[in-house]
Amino acid sequence: MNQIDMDKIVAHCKNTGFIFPGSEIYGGLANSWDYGPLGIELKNNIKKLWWEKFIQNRINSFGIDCAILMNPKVWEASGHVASFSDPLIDCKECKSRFRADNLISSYSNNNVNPDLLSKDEMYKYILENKIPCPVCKKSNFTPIREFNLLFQTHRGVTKESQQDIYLRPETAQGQYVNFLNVQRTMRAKLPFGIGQIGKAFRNEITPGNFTFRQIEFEQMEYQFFCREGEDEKYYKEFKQISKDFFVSLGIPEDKLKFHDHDKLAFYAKAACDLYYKFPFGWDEVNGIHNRTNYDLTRHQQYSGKNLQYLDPVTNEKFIPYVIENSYGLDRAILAVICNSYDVETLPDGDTREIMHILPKLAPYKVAILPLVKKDLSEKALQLYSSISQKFRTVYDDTGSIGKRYRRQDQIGTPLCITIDYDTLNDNSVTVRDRDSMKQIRLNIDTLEDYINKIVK
RNA sequence: GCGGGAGUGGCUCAGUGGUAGAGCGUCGCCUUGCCAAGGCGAAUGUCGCGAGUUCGAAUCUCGUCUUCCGCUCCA
Repeated sequence: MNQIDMDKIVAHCKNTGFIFPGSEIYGGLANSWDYGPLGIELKNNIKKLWWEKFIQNRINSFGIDCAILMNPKVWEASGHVASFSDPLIDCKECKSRFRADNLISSYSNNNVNPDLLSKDEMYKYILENKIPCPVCKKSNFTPIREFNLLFQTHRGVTKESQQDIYLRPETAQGQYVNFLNVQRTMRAKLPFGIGQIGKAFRNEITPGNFTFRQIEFEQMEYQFFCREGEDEKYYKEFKQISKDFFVSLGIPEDKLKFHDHDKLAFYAKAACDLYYKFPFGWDEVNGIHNRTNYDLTRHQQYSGKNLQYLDPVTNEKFIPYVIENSYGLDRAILAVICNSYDVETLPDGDTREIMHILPKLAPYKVAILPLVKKDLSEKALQLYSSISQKFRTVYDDTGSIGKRYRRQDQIGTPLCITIDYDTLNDNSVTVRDRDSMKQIRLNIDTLEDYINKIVK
């Protein structure tokens, strides 16, 4: 593959209807993107695959779909209100911006842990030690400002009765607060898992690489509840599952690698990310976290409800451990797009844009093309109306046949079916394969079975 | 938020004070028996927005908005 840069991929997505800049006619909104007619097909296909793998194919596995707006106490219990923020500080001299905690860690050679300091204590430490600005070496900083990544909104009609609520920054808390509901209604026994796919929101100031970092994004999160002691075994298991999932999306193994966290979040016992080799570098597509019993313990404290699991055999009561397996859906989509897009040079020196996307993920499975518009479009439209009952299908009768093949290559349609004059006599059609460009002749009656075999 | 680029048809861009252009793409007709062919025709723009200078501004000045790249992270 030639050097494919992100700009080209972004342009391709926009030109072919995969992904558009959010609210584009108003000049857009930074870090927001809209999925177009092709993008949503790809997205739904990936979601479906995930749901089958995690919810349908696993025993003791349950899906839920929780509200985006939750009782604000959820986010106090989870720690997001208190610590889901960056302490930012600006150098008055050279206008550079830093994270105060990072300044302190590097100044003290990690001897001082800024996570244990309050905002005021951090500021005091910086002043007392006259920590120099890494850029201009002077020490003249603004006070620390907390930049909380939670999106806030209000509920209620009048100002006085308004309640501050948050847009969820992760879906996981929905699984935790519904742990008992699911366990009771499904009569679930440990170990079991709860999964959900849904939107999450983070007030990031960071520019992202295309859809890689957005202010609104979709997560596919699986929370696996188990006994303490079994947690390390399952943590390991989910690392493998994570990798397998991306391989099942067509990502080659040599473009995936694990990255263990050296600095753990306050709630985690172990944490590991799966990285994909994007054109802009290795970056995270998935996370596996051993969250211990932190979340359920906190929710028990803050809600006052007993969230212990009662083992029906041993009669033990305890709060389960959680292995979290979290996928960024938009990142999975981006990885698939980056991995599929290519500009091929053909034997005759011509080039074609192509997406080598797995047929099961392709937005359109089949294109129906009359060889010439005149005389053949009626028959072609008939075939379209029957095939499109079973598969996502596109019809195109504009331009030369070669040009139409190329259009389908651009968007990754695996099969093109061409109707010619022979079709009118013997019901046979040409089926052309995207990757090999090879053609075979099939009877219309056998098409459904053939397509099914390809797109499975 | 700071620093640095950039805003002209769908896309890529040309146009430095005097009637808004090209290529590609799109659409229609003709042609075309299977890999971006050809011919004819058409549509798409108050040149990001707002002031100012000028007889006259896409072009000069000021302001403003948006966006992209770095700094700040993580799904």
